[in-house]
Amino acid sequence: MDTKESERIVIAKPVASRPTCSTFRSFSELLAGAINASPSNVCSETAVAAIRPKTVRFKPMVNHGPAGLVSSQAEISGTAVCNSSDKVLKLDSKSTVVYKPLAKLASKRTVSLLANMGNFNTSLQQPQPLVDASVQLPNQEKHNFRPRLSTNLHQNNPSYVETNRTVGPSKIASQNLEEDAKALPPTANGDRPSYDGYNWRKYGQKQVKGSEYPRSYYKCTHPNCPVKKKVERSLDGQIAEIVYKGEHSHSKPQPPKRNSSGTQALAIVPDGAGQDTNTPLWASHNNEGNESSEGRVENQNEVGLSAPSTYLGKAIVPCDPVSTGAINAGGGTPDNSCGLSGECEEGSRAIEPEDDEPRCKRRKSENQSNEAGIPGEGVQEPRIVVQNSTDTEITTDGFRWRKYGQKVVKGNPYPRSYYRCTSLKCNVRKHVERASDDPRAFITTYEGKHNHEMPVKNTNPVASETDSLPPKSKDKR
DNA sequence: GCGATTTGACCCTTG
DNA sequence: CCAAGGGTCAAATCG
Repeated sequence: MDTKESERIVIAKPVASRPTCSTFRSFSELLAGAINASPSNVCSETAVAAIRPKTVRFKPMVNHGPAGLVSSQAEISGTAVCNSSDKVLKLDSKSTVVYKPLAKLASKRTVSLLANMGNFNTSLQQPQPLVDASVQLPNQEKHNFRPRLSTNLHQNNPSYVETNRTVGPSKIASQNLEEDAKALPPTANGDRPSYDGYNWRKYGQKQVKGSEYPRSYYKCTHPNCPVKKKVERSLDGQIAEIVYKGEHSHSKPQPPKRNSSGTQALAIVPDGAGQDTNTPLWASHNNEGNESSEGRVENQNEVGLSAPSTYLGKAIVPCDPVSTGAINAGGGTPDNSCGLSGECEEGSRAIEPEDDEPRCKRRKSENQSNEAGIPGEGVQEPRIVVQNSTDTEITTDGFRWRKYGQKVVKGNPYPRSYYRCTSLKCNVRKHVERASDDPRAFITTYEGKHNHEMPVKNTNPVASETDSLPPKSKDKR
């Protein structure tokens, strides 16, 4: 993550200037190549968005043609090209909200497009290059491409979206992404499935002190389900962390299979992407079958993972989408993936800084999420590497940790890794594990407080802070 | 008209 | 006890 952040920063700078339509165009065009968006429209919309007040929601009109495009772009950008999206976001810079609508609008079409895109992606990697050039797009696509589409693809797709997020440096992006995600899928059903397979309803968003990005609060839409989750996005726009509270009193809802065609699946992706968590994609994919198991199994576990109210789980979702994909695919071997869970998280983070692996990292940077979680795919590797490489790792939380144990705990198929702060005086420990339900999500539980300063500044302030946060009582409620 | 999202305000917990 | 911050509520808005 850190590295990403650094990268991000770089990227962000460019952002400062508002992207011109041309940029979008290029981007859009690129996309268009795949899709059909009309760049011009996009631009116009973007501009509009900028002008409008934050809260203002775009009206359909805007959305319509252009919107679709725009959204498509945004998403696309997100998906394929992060850049454009990012730029856009940046442009608005503070009017993050504005974009949201776009995203929504776009969503539908986007979805379709994405679906297509997904195909493209798989088939093509082209988009990437484009994106990459400017920014690091989430190579996910690249990753995604991988041969296996079935699960992976699905995942991938989503991941794209998510990845996109990562790309986007600005808060806006994050928000947009979130919203996008929400927007997209949600409307249809009301509840939006997230990568974790549950349906969530956003009931609040707040700017938390430590981070630039807003924290979103979600409740499980299931009737009596007490589970809530907080989602924070990193600078990139990726989900920096997800904290679950409580346990689901129900099994995961089965993802609505979207009709049919693969496209749909893709479509889903976008949606998911947007969202908080990551993506819903899974649903489609899962449905399809391969992974289905995953979802199902996981369901049982329930997001809440740990203790209900008291328990707080933080899941760092490095790369949601990917991870998700991983999940599915990996379902099998969570461990490896990270070794993980904990490691993954950390690892992912750790990795970032290191960036040793070019490919992986890029992917991470791009996809981040991917790597994090998924064991199965190549993506994972990077993480592992990182982690493995060093005895002590600096995690996103900014502290150095030494792994002193790993164990499989009862309710979770994934091993829990135990870490101890390497600072002499510090007795803080933590254990990290993957959420049983959502392998992509890592749950980090801290014990004690650090009696020393953070040895290393996280590249990603946001993430670090949140992560670093000891298990506080945020949970309060 | 319904449902979801946004967002400001309020309440509660923590330091 | 106070202040700060986080979490939740609920009205407004929009699709």
